[in-house]
Amino acid sequence: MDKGRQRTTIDDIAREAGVSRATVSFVLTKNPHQTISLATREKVQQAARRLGYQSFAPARLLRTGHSSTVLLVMRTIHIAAIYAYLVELLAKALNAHGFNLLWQIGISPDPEQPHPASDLVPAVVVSLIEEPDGASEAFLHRFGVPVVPAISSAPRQRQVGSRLQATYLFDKGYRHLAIAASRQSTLREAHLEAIRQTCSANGVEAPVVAMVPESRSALRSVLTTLLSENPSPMGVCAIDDETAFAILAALADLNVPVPERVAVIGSGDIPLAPLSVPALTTIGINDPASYIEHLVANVLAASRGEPLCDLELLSCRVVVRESA
Amino acid sequence: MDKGRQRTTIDDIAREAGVSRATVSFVLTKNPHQTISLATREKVQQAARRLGYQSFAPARLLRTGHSSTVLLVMRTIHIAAIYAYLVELLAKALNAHGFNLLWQIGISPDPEQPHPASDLVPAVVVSLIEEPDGASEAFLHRFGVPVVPAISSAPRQRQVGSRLQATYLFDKGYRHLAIAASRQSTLREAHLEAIRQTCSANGVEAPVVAMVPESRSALRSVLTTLLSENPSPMGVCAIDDETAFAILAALADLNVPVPERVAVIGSGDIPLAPLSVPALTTIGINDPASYIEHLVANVLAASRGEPLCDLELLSCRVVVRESA
DNA sequence: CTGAAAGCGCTTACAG
DNA sequence: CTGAAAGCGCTTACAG
Repeated sequence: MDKGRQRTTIDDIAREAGVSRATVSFVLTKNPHQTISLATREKVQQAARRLGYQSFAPARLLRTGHSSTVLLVMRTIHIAAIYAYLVELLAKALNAHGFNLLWQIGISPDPEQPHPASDLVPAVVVSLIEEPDGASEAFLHRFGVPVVPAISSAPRQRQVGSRLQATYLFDKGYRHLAIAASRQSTLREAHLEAIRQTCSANGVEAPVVAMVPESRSALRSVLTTLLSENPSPMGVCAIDDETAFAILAALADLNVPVPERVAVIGSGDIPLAPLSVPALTTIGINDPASYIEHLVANVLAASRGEPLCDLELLSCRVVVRESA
Repeated sequence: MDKGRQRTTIDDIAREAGVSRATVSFVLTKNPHQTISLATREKVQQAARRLGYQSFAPARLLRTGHSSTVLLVMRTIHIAAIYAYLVELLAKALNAHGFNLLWQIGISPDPEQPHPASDLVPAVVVSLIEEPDGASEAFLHRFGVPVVPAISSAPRQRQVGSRLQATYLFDKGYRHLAIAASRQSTLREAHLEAIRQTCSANGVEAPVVAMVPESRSALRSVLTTLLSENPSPMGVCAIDDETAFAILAALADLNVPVPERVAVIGSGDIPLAPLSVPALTTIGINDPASYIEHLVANVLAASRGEPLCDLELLSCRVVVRESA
């Protein structure tokens, strides 16, 4: 507020309240060994309020070494769309435990560069990086604080959903599966692998793999070819809901009956999922609350230097709508 | 990395390199009054690297008072979806100027509560709060650092896009407009107002207002009624792309020809916009790069205590696809 | 060209 | 029940 960069310090309060610096600190930190008289406490608190005192974080952190910040790190903001709901839950839950959640988006791959977020000393770093590699690991550990993964080994996690997609389609009677992924999906391999395995485990022919191009018209061509080569009803396992949307849009353009001729199942259950044409059947998280509970438990453990529990694989379920 | 919470300090390096603490600091801060011999510098830098030294932020901040963190504050993560692209640009641009962008999601309305993010001393706070009120202003100012708004007075900004929607539909020949908003949209009033004004300025009857319910089937009923009451071609101005998606989905369910019978125009140009059925015509930002440039200039000014320039209204344009 | 010293604002044993 | 003092790790005038 003050332009004149004049920070209100604990000394100002001490002077104002007519007590020593130490007494002020004792009162304000609500130290449990509270041996300060009520009258003094009130005096101090009033002075603090009057002067609009906020303790200066760097000084406090330097002295105590205790941070109450949890930093959530992800590669790009786009991942947030999927986890948005979970992140809000996480932030609330951590708040209840006295921690505050901050985000960092994008990681600097260059270990020689000054570390971004270097002004921050988090208590714990939570990693929402889907496919950790050496560089990202190094980045995370440069904070010098415990790192908690938010998604259990991502490829394995990915495969839980992929398998669910395939088995759902089998149950619905589809014997010909296609896999749809866009070029950018980092988890493509895990997805392909899981669907392939599920096919072979069910004695079904190997799935065809369709690359989804950026443009809707290009996608129409891809699908036209795919359909002409595969005359029976097909089930498409899209790597994410966005890809599923693209496919549904192109199928609508081509007047292909969904799900009769082609069934499409997505993954993620994004907020828009009920609004595709037809409404998207997709994979959603089964029990967000319990997932967050586990994650928070791990963050708290890490903040105390205790060992982490294995983050369980998120349990998933098929959210049945109309596209499959 | 080290479990044994033993922080490597500047003293360790001094000892390792056989010089004084001050010399180490001079070398490491790359002080421009560099009067240290090359040999000494190398010795120090090697020692620092060998010991994996990272300066301890609280100590540095306490001493210098200079933070290089910019904190972006928003109410909910959902807003991020719209601005995702801009936020990534902002983060990159700030990095180029030596600042690091961190996010805080959700604001604590209670001024008596300990301030969240209180471990952080940002240089500047950037506010992505669409409709600031007293509580949010107070929250932002409790950091005690300059606050830069990221969106120029939101209602006015909102109206730029709304007017564009209406005039585009007029140009296309639609004389009957409807306004579609969901209950949660905080900027509804500004949207309604802008469309109404544009209608009256164009000598067109007042727009009808349609509340978009959560459920797709409920929306079908709303639209059925709306269409039976308005037999001529209608243009629908949706408050955001999500709402536009809902309307397009319901219209598809009802087999209503779009845009012949009903044209729909969204706002936001979200990544999925090209994938609605039919592809969504919507309002997009005209020149993100120049917007970010202005915003960054303001952040830099604020960090130096200089006055801010008025953030210009984002210039918008109609992204023409097929729904209108 | 390098080192000894002060001090940023806070907390917390330790005396009194 | 309260105060004087040390010290967290760093930077930067200031001597030498």
